[in-house]
Amino acid sequence: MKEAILAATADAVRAAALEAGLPEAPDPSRFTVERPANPAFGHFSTNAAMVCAKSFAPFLKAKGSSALALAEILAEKLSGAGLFDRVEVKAPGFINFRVSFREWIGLLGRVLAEGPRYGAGAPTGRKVLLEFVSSNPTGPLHVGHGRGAAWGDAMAGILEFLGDEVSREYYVNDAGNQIRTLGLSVLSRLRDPQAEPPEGCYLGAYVLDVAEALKRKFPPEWFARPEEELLPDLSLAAAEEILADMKADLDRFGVRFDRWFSERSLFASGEVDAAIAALRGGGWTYEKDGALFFRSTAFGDDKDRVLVKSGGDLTYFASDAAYHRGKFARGYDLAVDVLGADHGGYLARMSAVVQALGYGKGRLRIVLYQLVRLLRGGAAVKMSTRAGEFIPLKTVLDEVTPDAARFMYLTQSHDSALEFDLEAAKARNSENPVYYVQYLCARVFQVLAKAAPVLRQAPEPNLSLLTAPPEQELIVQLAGFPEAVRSAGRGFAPHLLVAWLMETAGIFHRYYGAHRFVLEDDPQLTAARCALASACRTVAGKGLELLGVSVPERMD
RNA sequence: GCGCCAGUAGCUCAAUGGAUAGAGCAACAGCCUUCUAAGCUGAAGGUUGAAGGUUCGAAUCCUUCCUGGCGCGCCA
Repeated sequence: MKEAILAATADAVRAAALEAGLPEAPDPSRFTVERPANPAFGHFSTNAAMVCAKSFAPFLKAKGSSALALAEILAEKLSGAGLFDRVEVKAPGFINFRVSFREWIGLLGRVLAEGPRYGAGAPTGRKVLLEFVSSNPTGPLHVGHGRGAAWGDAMAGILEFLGDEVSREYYVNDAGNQIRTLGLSVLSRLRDPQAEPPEGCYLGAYVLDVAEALKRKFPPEWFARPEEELLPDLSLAAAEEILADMKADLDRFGVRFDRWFSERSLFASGEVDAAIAALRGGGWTYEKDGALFFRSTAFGDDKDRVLVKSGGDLTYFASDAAYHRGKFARGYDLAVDVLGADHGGYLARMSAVVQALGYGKGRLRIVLYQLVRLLRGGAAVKMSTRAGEFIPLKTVLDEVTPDAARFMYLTQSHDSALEFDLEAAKARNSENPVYYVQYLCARVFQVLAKAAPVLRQAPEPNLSLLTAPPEQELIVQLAGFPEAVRSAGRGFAPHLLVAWLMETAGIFHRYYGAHRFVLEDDPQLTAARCALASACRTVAGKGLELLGVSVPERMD
C-alpha cells in the first residue's frame, strides 16, 4: 500500500516538474509516506511537496508558500490515481490521503490469501552470515549472552523472512591461552578443592563442577599422567564439557545454530597463516620489538594491533582476522557480528582487517548490544566472569519461560542498556508484556473454535461487512506489517517488530472488548469478523515466530 | 585523557527529520451470568539532561558542556 502511494507521488512530482519546466525532476529518495499519528490527517501522508519546494520555487508563480502551492498541484494529480477517497493538503505542505474502503477490503483479502507469507520478501540472493553468542568455552553462558542469543536469532529470522539466505554461526574459541588457563583451573580444583588456584585462573564454582564431571568421565590413570601430557587433554576436555553445557542452555532457550565454527580448525587448515600472509602481502604489517603488527590505524583504529607476539605466539586477533577472511571466502555477502558492548574496541580493528583484505567496509556489520543488568527484588547483580560473580543464563531459564525471556530481551534497542527484571519476566500477569501479544493469538484460536458451527452457514466471508471503525483500524494496522518487518530488518532493530506487535495487540484487544465475533443470528457478519480475527492471528503469530516466541492456542 | 553507547511521564522504555512526543508498569475511578478479566473503559502524568546551530519543521542532524554505562594489554 505504502509503495503504491510512494510510486504515485513520485510520478506526480515528475509530471509536475515537466509541466513547470524544471531542468530535472527532484530526487524522490527523500519522499516519505507515513501513517500520521492523528487520524484526522488520513491514512497516509507524504512530505513530497515540502521536500521539493525549493527546487520548484523559481518555476512557480506562487503567492504564498511554495510548498503549499506545490502540494495543491500534486494533490490534484494524485486524486486521479483511483486509490483514494480523498486527497487533502495541509500546512505547511503535507498531502494527506484517505484510502478507499474498497482498497482496504482488497488488502485484507490479500492478507488472507497470502497467509504466513504475507509481508515476506522475494529471495534477495544475498548470503548473510550472522555470528552471535560466540562465548568462550571457559565458563557458562550468563544473562548477557542471553541478549545476544535472543537478538541474533530474531534478526536471523527477520532477514530470512525478508528473503536473505542466512546462516547462524557460533565461533568457538577453543584454542590459545584461555583454554590452557581453564585446564589449569580445573587441575587445581582436582588436586585440592580448598587450595588457592594459581594466578589468573577462573574462580567460578562451575570449575569444580567441570572437575567432578571429568572425574566421572575418565579413569584415574588418565589423570595420573605427567602434567605436560595431561594438561592439553584436560584443557580440551574441560572446554568440551562447558561447550556441551552452553549448547544445552541454548537449546532450552530455543536458539539453534547452523554451524559451530572451531578456532582450532583455522590453525589446522593453515588459514591463520594465510590471513597473516595476505595482510603482509598487502603491505599492512610491520615488525617492531620482535612482534608483527597490523597497521589498523590506517583505517582509523586507535593503535596498531599485534598479530604475532615477540615470543612467536599468535594473538586471538590473528585468528579472528583469519575467521573473518574465511567468512567472505565462503561466499557470504554480509557478515554480521553480534557482540556485547564490552567488545567495543574490537570494532575498529576488525573493520580495518576487512578493508585491508580488500573487502568493502559495508561487508561487515558489527552490532554492539549494551550490557544487561539483572534485577532481582529491585537490586542489580554485578557480573564478572573472572571473579566468578555472574548470573548464569541457566538461572534465568530455571525461573522464566523461554518466551518471556526472549521477549524481554527484545523489547529494547540493542543500543540501550537493558534492565532485565526477573520478577517481571517471571510474573504470569500483566506485568509481563509477552502475554499481551500471545493472548491475541490465543483469543483468536478460541473464537474460531467457538464459531465453527456458525461458520458452516456462511462458508464465504463477505469482507465488505467490516465497516466498524475498529475493524478499519485493525486492517490498516495489518497493512503496516510488511513495513514493520522491513524496518526491523533494514535497521537491524528487532524491537521495532516488538513495538508493532504490542500496538497490534492493543488494537485487537480493544476491538475484542467492544464487539462480539460469534453472532448466532448473523452468520455473515460472524464469518467476516472471524476472517479478520484469523488474519490478525496469522500475521501477529508470524511476528512472534520471527522473534522466536511461541504462538499458544490457549492461555492457562 | 581518548573512543563507543545512553540521558524522554514516578519506573522501564518506544518514536524511517514531520502535524497534538507514545506504550507498558505503578498510582486513581470503573467494567466479569457472555468467545478466558493474562483483557477493556476513563481520568492523570512531559521545558525530550543544558545551551547554541542547521531548516519549512528537531527528541531525532551538527557543536560545546553536564551525568551515567562500557572499553582503551605483545589479556582473552
